[in-house]
Amino acid sequence: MTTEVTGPTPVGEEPLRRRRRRQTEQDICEAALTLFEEHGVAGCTADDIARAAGVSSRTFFRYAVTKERAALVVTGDIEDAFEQGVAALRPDEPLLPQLEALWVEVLRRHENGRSASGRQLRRLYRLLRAEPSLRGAAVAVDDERRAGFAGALAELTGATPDDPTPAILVETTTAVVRVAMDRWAEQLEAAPEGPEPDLVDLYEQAVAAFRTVTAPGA
Amino acid sequence: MTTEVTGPTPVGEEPLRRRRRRQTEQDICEAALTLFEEHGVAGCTADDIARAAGVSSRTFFRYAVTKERAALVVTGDIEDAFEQGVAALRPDEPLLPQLEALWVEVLRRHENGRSASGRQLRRLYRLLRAEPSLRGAAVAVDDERRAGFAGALAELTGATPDDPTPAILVETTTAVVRVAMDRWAEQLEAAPEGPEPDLVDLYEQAVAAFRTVTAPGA
DNA sequence: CCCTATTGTGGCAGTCACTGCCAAGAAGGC
DNA sequence: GCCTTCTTGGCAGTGACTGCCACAATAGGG
Repeated sequence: MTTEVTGPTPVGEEPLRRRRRRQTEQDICEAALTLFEEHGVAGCTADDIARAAGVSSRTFFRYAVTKERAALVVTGDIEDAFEQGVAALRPDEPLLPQLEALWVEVLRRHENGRSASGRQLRRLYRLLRAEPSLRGAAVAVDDERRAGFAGALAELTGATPDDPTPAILVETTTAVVRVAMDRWAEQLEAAPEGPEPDLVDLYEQAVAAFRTVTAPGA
Repeated sequence: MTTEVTGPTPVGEEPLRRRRRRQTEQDICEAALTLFEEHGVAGCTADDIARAAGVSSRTFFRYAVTKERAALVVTGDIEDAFEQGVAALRPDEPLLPQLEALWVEVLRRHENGRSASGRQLRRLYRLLRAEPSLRGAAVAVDDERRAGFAGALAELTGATPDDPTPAILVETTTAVVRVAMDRWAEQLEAAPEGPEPDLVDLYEQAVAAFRTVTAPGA
């Protein structure tokens, strides 16, 4: 687990600095989520968030490309996980089911309300419903990532550059995920105390609807 | 103030004012596209665009919610057309093919290189490839519109509010469109003088790929 | 332990996107 | 003509974000 001490790699990042970096990133994200919840995105300044996170305003903007993006760290983690999974797909078996299974795995890993990332994910998606500027930022980073996924998938399958298939696979599977997450957020808000809606369930319902809609018959 | 003195319709827009409004909207959009092409989004200020469009900076921001959005008028037209089409769907026949046909119609209407909107669409999509901030804005407004489409579709079909089907239909069909438009932009850039890539063709190829990928067998 | 290259940080000044407010002109209804 | 309703421009202000620079903390040697 630890002791990667003797790296044959020339390497870039070192343990201590890296750890601190992750820590302040988390601090900033937490502060952003909290202040956004309390005062709304427009109701607090980047300075406020920086102060709450214990860093200078200048440093804040080194971590967060944008005030809004400060709260989007979690989605980055999820997309990292997905990207890693994409690299491990078997290119000569049907890809759609593999991608769907991958999403189930990724979502399951992050939905857990007891994990730190799971809780952040809830808070974020609750916020996304009320804050168009946040939603806009989320949608924009998501779009950037998808381009990368499609590229990776194209390389993996050896598709010619003008074959739309990899992009179609990425776009449609993530579209289904998006529907599931939206419904999840909706239900989180509708019944904050009620029975916890299950992200993976919702995703599987969305996949079912997708299958129905694309079934040859109707 | 007076109490509803006027007739049955409080009414909103009148011919002359409306026309002028459309005109300045177009002027601003044109100016934005031109300056973005010449200097890049970061290379020109909102003031520059306003001046080029012949309006004050203050007025510019009355039309363009955001500097970036000034260039996105065309996509708004397309989405208006789609939304209108959605209202005219037959809810008791399979919706996916209807939506696909609707997109063909909408795209055909706007791809024409000789129409003003067609030319603007080209310029915009060329820009989107090089300007992440523009792309981000485009993706964000697109997302807002999709929520409306899904709502309209849900109402049309009488789906229960927790049925993911309308959202799935909207998200997947627009995902396919997005792939087609991306390829279109890519080809526009790759061969600016070559044979004009046909948006409708590309869309139909994307639909074909979608069908293949979702076919029950593989 | 020290020396040095690298990296992370805060402060400062500046640009610019965007907003609220107000007064003035144009357009529509009478 | 009068009065109401947009629509606009100017002005002042807030705040997001950036480049620059000096300084502190680590990494990685000797």
